[in-house]
Amino acid sequence: RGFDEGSTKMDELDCELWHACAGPLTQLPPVDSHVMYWPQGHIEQVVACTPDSAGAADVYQASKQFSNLPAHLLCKISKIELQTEFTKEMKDAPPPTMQKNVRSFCKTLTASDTSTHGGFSVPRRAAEDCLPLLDHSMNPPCQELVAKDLHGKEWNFRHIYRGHPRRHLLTTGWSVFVSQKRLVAGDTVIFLRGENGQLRVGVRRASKQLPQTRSTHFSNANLHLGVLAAASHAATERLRFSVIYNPRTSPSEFVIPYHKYLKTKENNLTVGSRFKMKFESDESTERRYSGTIVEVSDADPLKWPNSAWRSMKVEWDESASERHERVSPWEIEPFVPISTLPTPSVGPRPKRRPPTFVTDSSPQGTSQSVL
Amino acid sequence: RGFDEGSTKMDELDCELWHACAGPLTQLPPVDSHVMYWPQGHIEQVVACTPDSAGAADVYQASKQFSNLPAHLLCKISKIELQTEFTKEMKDAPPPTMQKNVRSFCKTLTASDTSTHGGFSVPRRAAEDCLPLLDHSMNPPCQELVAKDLHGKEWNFRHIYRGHPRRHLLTTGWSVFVSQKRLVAGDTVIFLRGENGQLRVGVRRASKQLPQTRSTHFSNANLHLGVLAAASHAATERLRFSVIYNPRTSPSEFVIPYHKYLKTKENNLTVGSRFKMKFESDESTERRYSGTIVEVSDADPLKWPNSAWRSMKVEWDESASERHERVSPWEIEPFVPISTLPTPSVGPRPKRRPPTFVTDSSPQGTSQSVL
DNA sequence: CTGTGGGCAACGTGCCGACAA
DNA sequence: TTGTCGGCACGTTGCCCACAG
Repeated sequence: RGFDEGSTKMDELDCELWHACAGPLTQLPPVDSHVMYWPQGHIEQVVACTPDSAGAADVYQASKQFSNLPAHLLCKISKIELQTEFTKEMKDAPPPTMQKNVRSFCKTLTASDTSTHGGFSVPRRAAEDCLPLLDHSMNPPCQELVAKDLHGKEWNFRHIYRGHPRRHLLTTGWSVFVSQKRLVAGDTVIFLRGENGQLRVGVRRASKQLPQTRSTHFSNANLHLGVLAAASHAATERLRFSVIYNPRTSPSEFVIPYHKYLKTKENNLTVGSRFKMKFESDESTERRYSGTIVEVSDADPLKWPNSAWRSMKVEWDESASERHERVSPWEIEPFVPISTLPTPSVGPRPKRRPPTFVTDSSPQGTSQSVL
Repeated sequence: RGFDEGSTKMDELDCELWHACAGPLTQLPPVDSHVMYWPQGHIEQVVACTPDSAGAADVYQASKQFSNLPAHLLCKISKIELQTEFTKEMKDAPPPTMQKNVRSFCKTLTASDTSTHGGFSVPRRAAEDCLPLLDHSMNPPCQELVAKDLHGKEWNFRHIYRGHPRRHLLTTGWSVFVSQKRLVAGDTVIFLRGENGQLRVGVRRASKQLPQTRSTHFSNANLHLGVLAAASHAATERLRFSVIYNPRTSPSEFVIPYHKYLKTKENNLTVGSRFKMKFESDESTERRYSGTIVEVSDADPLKWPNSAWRSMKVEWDESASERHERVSPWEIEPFVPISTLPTPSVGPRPKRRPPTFVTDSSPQGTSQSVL
């Protein structure tokens, strides 16, 4: 009960939460940096959010009017806004700062956590690191927690430490959270606590499941042409335009840091090359899968000839549904056999990522702020 | 439980149901007839389905590329498909036929109907006219009903005749229908029974409530430009294009029968003229409200100069939220004082209308079927 | 340390008639 | 004729512990 009222500006803790919800693979390009924008990939995202309605022929015909639009646009990021689904108000992303003293934990929900029979079992370390300290003079020790989600909505949880052996539990309030967020076993919950003691809760769903709400209010052609029209106009007029990227429903990123795009040319990946690619794994970590390039060709020779987007057809060593048959060069890394590796290089601290972001990119243009 | 599986072709009974759900004001233009299409109105519908996100400036800038697009396009309807929200498969509308022996009733739900405390009280006439006859040798008489909705999903209801005085009730099965359809007091349920005894159930929500699911996956600019790009391309190339009209969320119809459009010129409505306009009222009926024209001007002088769309600013005799401050000429009728009316002219049998329709209109072009 | 299940009390759901508008 | 209520049975929810992996 109680409405999702007047969400305030996103603070740093919200921003951390956004990144935690987005998962370990999402990294946002900094403001003023240069990126490549791929309309083709943008359309893939749109299709992924839309029922496969008909009218493909219409789209093809009508999209010819934008045949001047190149497969990629070099842009400069003029603004980034972190959004959450189903919120009206946008929230500003604060300028990137060093991570403050934020404590957090993730837990993948078990069958018991999500059943109606009981509450949520908080891992001991997580409770001690991240939740407010209990008054151990009480018997049993317990307290009421209040945590805000990305919509600014507050959730109440009773936190108790009881049983033999002792354990931390969230009881009253947990079940309404599970049912309203429609959580199922396998989904992940995230708790964050800022310096000032404020609590945040977030959710990361297990499967890249279809957005629960596929709208039939707009035709495919409408959405498709909208992407092309916006990009095409921005390209010819060299104007700012804005793009919504949804890290957890988009099949692939379509705004790529320019240096990352350039770097792929050095990698010298050709047919027969072995490669590896990052995927999300449990509990805010990432893992790599390997494969072989079997073909280099256009993903869509008619609409997007000579586009690097998904230009590499690959064969995975272990196949699985989330690994596409075609990848783009910047998604993959050359394979270095473990034996020759100097040390298990983890690379720079993996930054974490979120549910939705909005970018205002200007093709090689100014970097004004909008709104 | 059970999935919304492979919906079959829409039959005539479904089609009746669709019209019943759409309400008394929805009339579809026949295939091959000529209509005026108003992009401006189409965009209004899109806006109504979308969170009011920012980027208005972007939209305005980018829509300049379609400045060749006129405010209205004369089109010929080449196909109509009745859709339901959240269904993948489209269903063909059968050619308009004379109404067969279909029995139906509507009831606006009371607080008791929607509470978890009890079932649904079926009005006596409705039960006797429209539900299968009960075996009155039973004590109490009861039967199991199965009714399909527009998604093809079957709902089971226990129908019983009991109490003192006797009344018809739907008990077991009713509450799951209420909760899954998220019905509240004030919404309307519709039951239909065809000649062959098949039952259908439908729902008409009380308020033109926001589509429960406003998607933030697409930017306003995207949707906006998509409408313009599709219409503009169809207009210049004289090609078929398709349009989704949602009778219960669109602020106004934007596909107007050509003869209706022409007729408004005869009405000679000017500043100071009194008029009346149809609105939906309870239980599948319509009622008229009256008002006075106070101004004739462009609704949006910058983007759509000289457009008849909402060109009349009006003052209503009794104001209410659903009555807009601006109307289009074809929405209103000249006011004839009751005293001078020859007979309370009801006009041709009011046809009934539905939740969503898709039209393929070709600007002055061929009338091929798509799909 | 923590996932699952049994025990059990409190609550909600939903069928019934009574009554009155 | 039908909307709302009190009564009441039964199923579900949710807090507790024990136990075992």
